[in-house]
Amino acid sequence: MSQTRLSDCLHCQMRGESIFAGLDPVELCTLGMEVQDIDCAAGDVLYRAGDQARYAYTLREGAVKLVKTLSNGQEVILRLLHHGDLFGFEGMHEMEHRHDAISLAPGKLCRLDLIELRRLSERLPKIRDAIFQRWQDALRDSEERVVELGAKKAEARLATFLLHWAQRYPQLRILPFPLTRQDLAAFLGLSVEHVSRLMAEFKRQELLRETRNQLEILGTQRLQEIAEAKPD
Amino acid sequence: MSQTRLSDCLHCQMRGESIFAGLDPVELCTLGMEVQDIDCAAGDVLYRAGDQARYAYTLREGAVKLVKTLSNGQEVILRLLHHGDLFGFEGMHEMEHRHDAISLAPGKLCRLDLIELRRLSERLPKIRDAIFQRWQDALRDSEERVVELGAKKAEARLATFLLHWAQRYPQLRILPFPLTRQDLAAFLGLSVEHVSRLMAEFKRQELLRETRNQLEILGTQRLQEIAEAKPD
DNA sequence: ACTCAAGATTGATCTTTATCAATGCATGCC
DNA sequence: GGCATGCATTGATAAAGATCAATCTTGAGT
Repeated sequence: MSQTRLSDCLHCQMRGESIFAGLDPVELCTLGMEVQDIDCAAGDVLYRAGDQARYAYTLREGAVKLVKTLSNGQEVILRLLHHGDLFGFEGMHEMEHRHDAISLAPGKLCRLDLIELRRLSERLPKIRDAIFQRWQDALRDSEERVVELGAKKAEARLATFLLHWAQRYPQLRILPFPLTRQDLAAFLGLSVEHVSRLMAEFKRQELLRETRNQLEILGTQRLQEIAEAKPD
Repeated sequence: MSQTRLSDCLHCQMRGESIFAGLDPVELCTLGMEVQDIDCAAGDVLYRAGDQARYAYTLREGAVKLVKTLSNGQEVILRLLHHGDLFGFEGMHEMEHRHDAISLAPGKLCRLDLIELRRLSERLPKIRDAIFQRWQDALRDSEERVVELGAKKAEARLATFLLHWAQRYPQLRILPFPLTRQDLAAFLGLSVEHVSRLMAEFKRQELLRETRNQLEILGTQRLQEIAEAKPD
């Protein structure tokens, strides 16, 4: 993590999507909360499962994975975070982080002290509600994952995933795509080889195009059909 | 759903584990909230996905499954609820229920009006926090499911599940077990036949015994090993 | 007690996915 | 430019799990 400086929330592009949305500038200035502004590189570890939970983060740029590592070394990616996402906030109610948080690409984050955040959310209902909302979203997401993993086959899971990824960049035709095959496999519950074959097959069918860390979805329609597991 | 009457929260066995734990009797009496006391039979539908969310429920006796039904008719069980569990509370923040809630066994529930519950949780931080806590638990559970489905094989998933089930009845050697093979399959992301074979195999190895709607775990130790996917 | 229906089991086979091994491809470093 | 190194691809084979079809069991209803 290269740089740390104080963040200027007042002029942050991201504020509207953050937990501080809904506060007016005066409220924002009187928060009495220091927000650290952090740069990170691909591969940076923001925290590890079991670490004492000191901070939550808002991702402003880049992508982060939340990973659970099993005793046998196998990894599962529990969430993939994009610009605007808040994470690490399980630490508001538990002593330790539950996952590893690892950056996938050069990015920028805001680091929020959890003690201050707790205090703040007791004082300001708007902030409390905003965090609660994030919690609900995380649960809905996670349930969605259970459905995907429990009921769909590899092809459909990958298609769903790609479409969801694309939805996080509505304005872009060419998407940033910093995931390795290993990451994809850990997210989809598949082997690296299987993911590789599926991606190759999707490319052969011209449903997508891939270049160094970038992805273009060509066949949204068809991918939707595959995601719904409709045969051919 | 056979009976509906007013519930007497004050003398409820369950109160200590409910969202009303921590309120003293005076507070409890001045809640101004009517709690309906409901009996249900196996198979009763408490609500369906898409239904307008009017009530949340606390399960006092019995077992309930929360089910997501896919467009192709396939079902996935998202949560299995036991005595003390609160469910349906996603309706506090969304208009409609996200799942089907279906009773698996004769049981008793408290039905809480969501509008009153919302009002109450704004007024009483203890209740708000208790509900928030349930939300966190649900997320942790769901993440645990993602790990199971994403990383473990059938045998291990079943073993984990059985151990978790047993943990919900710490004082019992012979557990209630109202799940069909179909239910197990829908929870574990497997086919009915596969589940049947695995259960047969576990019985052959004398890890468990099963009688009509009842289950006895004989080999906790060994099941733990299987759950961790340690070979033989 | 007899029958029926629903769920459970079992076996055979097919499909999907993992695993193992070899090779290819790019990128960064010297 | 040349060469390690890590990631990706591809193929061959094995294992896990699904599907299909046939029975078996059991409990509810008569």
